[in-house]
Amino acid sequence: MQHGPAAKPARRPRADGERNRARLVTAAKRAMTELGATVSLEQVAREAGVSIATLYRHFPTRETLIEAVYRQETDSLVDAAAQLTEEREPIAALREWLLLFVDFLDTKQGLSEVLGTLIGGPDGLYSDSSVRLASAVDALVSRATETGPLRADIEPLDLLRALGGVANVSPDKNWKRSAIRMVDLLLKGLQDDADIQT
Amino acid sequence: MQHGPAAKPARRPRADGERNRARLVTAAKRAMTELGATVSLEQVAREAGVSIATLYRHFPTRETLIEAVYRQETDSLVDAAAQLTEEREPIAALREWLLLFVDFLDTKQGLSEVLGTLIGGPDGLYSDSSVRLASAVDALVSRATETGPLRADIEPLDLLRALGGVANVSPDKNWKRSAIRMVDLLLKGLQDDADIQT
DNA sequence: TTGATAACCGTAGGGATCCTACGTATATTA
DNA sequence: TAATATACGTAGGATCCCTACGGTTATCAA
Repeated sequence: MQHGPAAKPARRPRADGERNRARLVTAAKRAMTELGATVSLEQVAREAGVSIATLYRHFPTRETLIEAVYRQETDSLVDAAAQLTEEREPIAALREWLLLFVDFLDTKQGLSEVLGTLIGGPDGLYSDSSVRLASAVDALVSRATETGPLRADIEPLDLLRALGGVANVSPDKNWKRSAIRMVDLLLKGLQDDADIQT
Repeated sequence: MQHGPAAKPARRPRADGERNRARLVTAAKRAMTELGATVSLEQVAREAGVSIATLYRHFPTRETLIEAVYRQETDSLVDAAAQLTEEREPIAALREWLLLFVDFLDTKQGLSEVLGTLIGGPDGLYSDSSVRLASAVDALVSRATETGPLRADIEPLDLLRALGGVANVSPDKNWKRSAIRMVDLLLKGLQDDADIQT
C-alpha cells in the first residue's frame, strides 16, 4: 500500500547474487536431465557450490527452478511458432512446430515433472512459460482451423499433453519414433474431411 | 536352488496378516485418489491403523502397493477387453475399450504416477498388471488392424500413453470431455483410408 | 487341549530431504 | 571511506524412507 515517492531508484543487483543464480540454473539443468526433475534440491545446491538457503532464496519452489532451467528452450519454441506462422501454411506450420516440441521433449528425456509444470493444465497457469507456450500452440491451432480444414473441438494443449504422455516412458528408449508417428496421427485425426459420428 | 522334499505343505496364511493387508489397500486407495500417488507411505500406514513396518512387509515397494490398489480395476479392464472382442466388431471394440480406459483414468483423477507404474513403458514390465494391460490392448489393436482398415505402425501402448497425458492435469477439472474427444481423434487418425505422406 | 513354532507385529533409529530462522559477511552507493 | 541494503551460510525442527530387532500371536501337531 505504499504510495510514497513512486518506486525506489532500484540499486543494481549484486554480482555474487547473479553469479550464484546462474550456477544454480546450470547445475539444476545438468542434474535434472540426468536424474529427473525430482532430483534433491540439496544436491543441486551442492553441485552448484552453494548453500541450500541460497537456492531457496533464488527459487522459492521447485517449479520456479524448473521454469528457469527451461526458460531458454520455451522461449525458442515460442519464437519458432511466430516464425513458422509467417513462413509456412497453417497445417504445415502446426506440424513442424509439434515436431519441434517432440525434439524439446527428447532433450528432457520425457521428464513428466517438467511437463506437469509446463503444460500441467489450466491450474498450472501460475507458471509464466506455461501461458506463453499455451498461447503459442493456441495461435497455431486456431489459424489452422480457420483457414484449413481442421476440426476445432480439440483443446490445443491436449495435443501437447498427448505427446507428453507418449514421451513419459523410461529413458534411453527410442520413443521418439512413436512421438513422431503420434504427431501425424493427431494431425490426420484433426483433418475434417468428413463428419464424425459421435 | 532347493531340491529337497518338494514344496512345503504351506501353512494357511494368518488371519491378522490378511486383514491388515486388506486395510492397507483400502487406506492406500483412499489416500491415493485424494492426495495423489506420491502420498506418504507412513500416512497410509497411520490411516490403516498399522505400523509402517507392516506396510513394508506386505508391500516392499510403492509400486507393489499401487498395483495392489488398482489390481481389481485392471482385472476388469482385461476382462472387458476379452468380452468386447467377442461381442463387437474390431474397431467398435477398440473404441469402447478406450472409453473404459478413460473411465478408469477418471476415477484416478489422472494420477501420473499410477500411469507410470501401469503403462510406464517396456521397462515397466516388472509390474504384473502392466503386462496384462499391454497384452489386452495389443490384442484389440492387432485385431482391428487385421480385419479392419487401420494403420499398423502405431505402438498400441502409445494410445494409452496419449490418453494418460491428456488425463495428467490438475484434479477437479472436466478433462474427461477432452479425453473422449481424444479417443475419437486417435481412432480417426488410425483409419487408413488413404496413404500417409511421411 | 496344549505346547511348539512359524509368521506377524510394533518400536526404535540412522540417513536424507524439505523448508525456515537468524546472525554474519559483502557489494554497492554516497 | 562509511553506511546500508543485499546476499550468504550454519543450524535445526519436522517429515519421510527403509531396516534391524525383539516381543506377540495365530496356526498346526501331538
